[in-house]
Formats: sequence, structure tokens, C-alpha cells
Amino acid sequence: MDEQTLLKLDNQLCFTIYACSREISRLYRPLLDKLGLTYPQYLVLLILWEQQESTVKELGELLYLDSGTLTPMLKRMEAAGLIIRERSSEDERKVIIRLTEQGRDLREKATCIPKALLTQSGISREEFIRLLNQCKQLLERVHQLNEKFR
Amino acid sequence: MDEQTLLKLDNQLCFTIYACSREISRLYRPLLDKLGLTYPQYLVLLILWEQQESTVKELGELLYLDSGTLTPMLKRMEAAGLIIRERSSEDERKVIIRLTEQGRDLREKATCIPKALLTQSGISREEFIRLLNQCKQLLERVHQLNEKFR
DNA sequence: TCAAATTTAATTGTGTACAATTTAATTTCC
DNA sequence: GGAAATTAAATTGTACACAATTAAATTTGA
Repeated sequence: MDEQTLLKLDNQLCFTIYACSREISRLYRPLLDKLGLTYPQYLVLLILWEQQESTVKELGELLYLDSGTLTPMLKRMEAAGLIIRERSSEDERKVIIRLTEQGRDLREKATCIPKALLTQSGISREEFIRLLNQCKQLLERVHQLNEKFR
Repeated sequence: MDEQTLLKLDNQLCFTIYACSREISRLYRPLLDKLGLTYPQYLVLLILWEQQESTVKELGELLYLDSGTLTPMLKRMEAAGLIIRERSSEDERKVIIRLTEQGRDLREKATCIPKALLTQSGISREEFIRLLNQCKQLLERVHQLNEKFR
């Protein structure tokens, strides 16, 4: 591939992933709207459903987001009654994020979402797993690179 | 895979693509900063470098973005002297987007970007093409689904 | 021990994203 | 020919995303 070809929009892996990300979010939207969630908020809940509590820092590491994004988002989720934000008494720098009853209960309404989307997309499990692994590899590599250049 | 497994963050293809998209953008950032561009602005220029001119509608179709995103973005690019926005005289509803000299000249400074990133990421050409094709397929499918449900 | 360095969130400012609405121009179709 | 429907951008309002800075707590090291 020469430079001209690489420069073409059509061949930009980055563009395809960027567009994919937004189109998949759009697919989630009608389902998440019913729960009153945005996609990034749903990701926060996925973490809290697994491990009961977290901190802003940990959420940021898991989701690749910083406090500039998380703080206002978590405030909105707190206002919606899904979570509680509380300074850690052990280390006052940290803010602990916990689910409320309401936040915990939402899990049952959400369990159908991943399967619904997998079915809807018509993608086979094999294909799904293969693509997931490839994307994970790419994510890992690019993330390493970004860490290195900081 | 059962529902519990699917619900885990770690297995969310959607999350991986979402995180990938942002991490790749971060990899572009230092290169694009030198040109005074954001990643979406770079995508607009990729199109205009290929086809001289476009419209807001066409840019939206190619980039999967609507006028609510494009209008302010194109205004910023016009203010930066990269493009000109002009109502079509044939159809006054349309706004034609054209490159300025400055916008055209930026192309040479940008040609090195795709190759630099490909090299940097350590991904082989075969891998690159395979992943690109798989992502394209997924994008196509998800896009079709979104169109169907509108 | 205590000042300097580091860590953690919050804040500030800019730039996307996108749903919903509005405005103006063009098409359709009776 | 002209009202109704459609189309294309712009506007409005909300919610991320992220760089850069600030503020407060904790850790480090001479």
C-alpha cells in the first residue's frame, strides 16, 4: 500500500472503528433509553454490578476515562438515584462510588441487553469472539503505546 | 455464553471498540496537534482532499454525522481558514464545502500520518487488512440495522 | 520531621455527538 | 398553480471527552 492509498478515508481502520463505536452506541440507545441510561453510564453500572463498589480512579482505569469526564457523569448518576459518591475516610483524596438499591435493581432489566444486541446483529458467536479478541489485542497495543509516550 | 458472562464488561465487544476508538484518537492527537486539527476535522479533510468539494449532507453520510455536529465543526474549520462554506446557487438548501489553498496545502503535511501510525502500532499489514475488513463488515451490518429501525 | 513530590478529584474551557425542533427551499401531486 | 410533503442546514439543549489547571490529602526522602 502506498501513502496515497493509506490516506484514503476508505482504508482508515481508525475511521471504521470510530464509526463502528458510534453506530453500536446508536443500537444500544433505544434499549438504554428505557432504563434512563447513556452508554457510558451503563458501562459504569456494569462495573458496579460486578464488584459492589469502586473509586473514580479505578473507574477511570477500567473505562479509559479521566475525572474530567467521570466527575460530572457520576454527579448526574447520583442525582438520578443510581449511585452514591462518598469520600473515603481512610484516604480523603479518594471518592468511593457505591450502588443504591435502585442502581442494583436496574441490573435485572439490563441482563437482556447484550443477548438482544448479539441476536439482533446477526453475528455468530464464533465471529463475535474472534472480532472481540482482535479488537482487544489492538486496544492493548495502542494503550501500551499511549502509556509509553506520556 | 450465558447472560451473566455476556453482561461482564470484559466481554463487551462494544466497550472494546468504544475504548479502541478513543485510544487510537489519542495516538493521532500529537500528530494532528501539529496541524492544528482534531480527528473529526482530519476526516473532513480526507474527504475533501479526495474529491475537491462536498456538501454538509454528503459529509454527514460519509462520516455518519448530522448537521448538529457538522455545522459548528465546519464553522470552526472555516474560521481557521481551512475551508469555505457557501450556499449552493442551484439549490439554496445545500451548503457547499470547499478547500482553501491553506486547506489543500495541509495535505502534504498529513501524508506521513497513516504510515507513521501503522508503523508505530507494530501491527502487520496482513493483520491490519484483516481487522479492517472485519470492522467494516460489522459497521455495515450495524448501520443497516440502525437504518431499518428509523 | 517537614518540605517537596506525588496522588486523587474537581474545575475550566474547548470540541465533539446527537435528539429534537426550527427555518427556508424545493418537490410532489391534486 | 399552489398547498402539503419533503429535504437540507441551522439551532437548542444535554451529555460526553479530554487537556490543563487547581486544590487538598498523602507519601517520600533528605
